Amino acid sequence: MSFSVDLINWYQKNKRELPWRNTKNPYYIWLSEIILQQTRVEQGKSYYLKFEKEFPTVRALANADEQKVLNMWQGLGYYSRARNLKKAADQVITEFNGVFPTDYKNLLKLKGVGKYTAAAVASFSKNERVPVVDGNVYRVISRYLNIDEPINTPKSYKIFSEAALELMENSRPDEFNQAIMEFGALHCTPTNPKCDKCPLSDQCTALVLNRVKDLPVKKKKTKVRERFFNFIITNNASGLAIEKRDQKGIWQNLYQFPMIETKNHKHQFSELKKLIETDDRFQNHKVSKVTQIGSDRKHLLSHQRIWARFYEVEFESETVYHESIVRTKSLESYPIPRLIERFVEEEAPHYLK
DNA sequence: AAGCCGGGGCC
DNA sequence: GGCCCAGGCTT
Repeated sequence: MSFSVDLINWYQKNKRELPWRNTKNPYYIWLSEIILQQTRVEQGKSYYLKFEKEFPTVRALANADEQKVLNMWQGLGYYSRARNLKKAADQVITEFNGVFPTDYKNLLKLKGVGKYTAAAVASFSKNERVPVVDGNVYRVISRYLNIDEPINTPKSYKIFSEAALELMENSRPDEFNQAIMEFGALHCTPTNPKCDKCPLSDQCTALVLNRVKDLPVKKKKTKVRERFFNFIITNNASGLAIEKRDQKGIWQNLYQFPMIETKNHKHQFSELKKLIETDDRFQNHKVSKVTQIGSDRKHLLSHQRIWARFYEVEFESETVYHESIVRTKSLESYPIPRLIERFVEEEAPHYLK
């Protein structure tokens, strides 16, 4: 039999029931695809249900403000997805008269929608004949056809999308695309693929050549940066001091305790005291007391290793701070990175209420 | 083409 | 500790 027929037969028997699988509504499909970018289905599911309920239409999403969207996204990571989600909803209202686009070319105009997501929405909603090429597809095809080309380069996209289109043959694009991704997620997995009971075993080139575990090939990525963050917790009658992270870098538009980054964590309290007193955000107020709360925490990102230290700081004089500092009683309505959330949960849970 | 952008689960 | 996940944007 052919690849597509065997694949789709496998899919009919083994597919999962997922909340976004029984709709042709491009808005819901798009919402699920953004949430699932670089995210496992099990991790994204609850977020999808939450967003679908809070924003049942693209117009409801467009009417929300960014902070609300970020707050709901909190904990899922890659926050540019949430910022672009909101921007794309605005685009649908202003550039597409409130009608969610369903064709590949127009979908690509939406913020946060690249080739993968455009192909997914166009094929799932309207059966447009465009192949999806995600991590699963790279893996399945590189093994099936024994392709040594690294999958994480611009050049490889062309190779794999053309291969996928050929393998699709005359099958239904929505079904084929769903099937190949589900097959990669459940059967042709990165480690321990189920080759012994694979419906494609007699046609899989890598299996015949015993090269399954060598594929797909990936170019090595850069090593991680080490960073040292010192968070200043100052809490008094006027509230808890927090700041919004400015334009560039990680966690954009999320909130945190005022933070001072240092080259390492070798400094003493006296040196940190000086850093705080000469920092514009604290208006030259003199520090009367510094206490470290808890121990150093390690937080890993895809390409940064963050060592975080939290200090409780008291000032001698009345604490009027720089305008960039927000005072609040509770962090509840502010989007915060997981690093901060974890610290608060363990050391000061009352800040979350 | 390379770097940047999270967080969680698995081995 | 390293790898991967229903990727996309910026430089």
